[in-house]
Amino acid sequence: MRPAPPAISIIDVNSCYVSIELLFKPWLRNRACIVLSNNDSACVARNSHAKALGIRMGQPWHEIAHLVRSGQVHAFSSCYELYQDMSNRIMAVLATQAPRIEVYSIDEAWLDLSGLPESEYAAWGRDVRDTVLRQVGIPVGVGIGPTKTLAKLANWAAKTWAPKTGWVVDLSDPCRQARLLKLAPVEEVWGIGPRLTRRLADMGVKTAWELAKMDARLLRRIFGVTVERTARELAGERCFEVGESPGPKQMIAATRSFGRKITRYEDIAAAIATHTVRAAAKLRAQGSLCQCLQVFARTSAFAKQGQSYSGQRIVALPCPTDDSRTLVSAALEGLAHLYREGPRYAKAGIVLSQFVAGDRYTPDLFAPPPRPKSHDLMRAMDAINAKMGRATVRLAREDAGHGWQMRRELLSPRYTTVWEDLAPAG
DNA sequence: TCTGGGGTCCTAGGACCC
DNA sequence: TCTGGGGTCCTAGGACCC
Repeated sequence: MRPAPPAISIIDVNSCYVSIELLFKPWLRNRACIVLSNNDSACVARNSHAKALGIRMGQPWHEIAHLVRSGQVHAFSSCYELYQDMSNRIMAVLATQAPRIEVYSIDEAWLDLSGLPESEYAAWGRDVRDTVLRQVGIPVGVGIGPTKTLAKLANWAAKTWAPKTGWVVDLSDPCRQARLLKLAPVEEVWGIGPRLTRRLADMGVKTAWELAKMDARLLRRIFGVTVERTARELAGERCFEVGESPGPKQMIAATRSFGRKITRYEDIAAAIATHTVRAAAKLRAQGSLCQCLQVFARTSAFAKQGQSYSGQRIVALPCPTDDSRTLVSAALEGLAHLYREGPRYAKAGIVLSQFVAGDRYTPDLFAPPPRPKSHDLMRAMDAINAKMGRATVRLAREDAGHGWQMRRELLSPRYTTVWEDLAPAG
């Protein structure tokens, strides 16, 4: 028997955040529901009923508020703690369904179908969907194809033509590939965003099929290697493999819009201190030390001409560190340089970069000595905060200002991660 | 009035070197 | 008048992703 050609599956959670919220509120399942971004400022997830009402991804709250007030739509503030916990459960189930899994985002994973006969792909997909639904209670969609890009397109088709597809599409067959590629607008292709869509349209390329048929060398010359690979993948040639778990991050950011516009230095400084502490904890969690910190504060991207300001500062750390106190000092030093009196600041944050592995770093003879007991103190802080909740132990700087905290007025209980919020048995 | 946050990869162009 | 060329490294910015 001929070995089956290799196949890849992409599995994603349908309307991820809304599906999770509704798992704990089943009585709302047939109503229009949405989840809002930080500060309750825009819609980031919608179920099919909300889509049917015409609510768009990213639509600002002030355009939707009247639908919520009149009871036509139910809205929830986002609660990433809950979503991440549910995601972990789903990924754990998926990991049992294939020899190799690459977790791609909070709501998506690639699975390597090596070893499975081609004739069983579709049945496998339906079985995975049933298993996740039964064990976690969350609906997923399944796309299968010979390359990542084709699997993604299959997943798009599964959603677009549901419920007819049963949320599963297998695109292994070349005839089905051709049919779908001709139907699919080029902007639905993974890796083709709004800019490329416009530039491709200028060249007369409107469908995935037309992109797949373009000369690869020409694409490389005009658009670069990424678009060339995308086109090759659409034509069935593998350019991206299913990876193992990704390595440590190369940058860690912590940024937030403020709950309202603020102008006082102390308030921005408190926000920056809090963000830096959050990033530092992430840095330690992956065992890295960082050598560069970038801090920024700016007015709204929609501020009028003449009233907008964006300041940023890069601070080099004299020796690699993961100490929250050192990083907060560096961040505030940078903030002092970029702060101007007057602007109504809307957002601020920090980005850590230039990492070295903590266990492989040996301080050189001339480096300033690290803070005494830094390692033990930071670990103790992380341990307490992991057990008692984030920011149980914190730096005084974090409390020195106010008015910048997020708005989350429609927050659901954190059913699975906080004892007090535990869902009642029923 | 009100418009998210956190990532990755690629490329062009400048600095610098021989 | 005419003013090297090629390599490497780094960074800022652009584009994409979810």
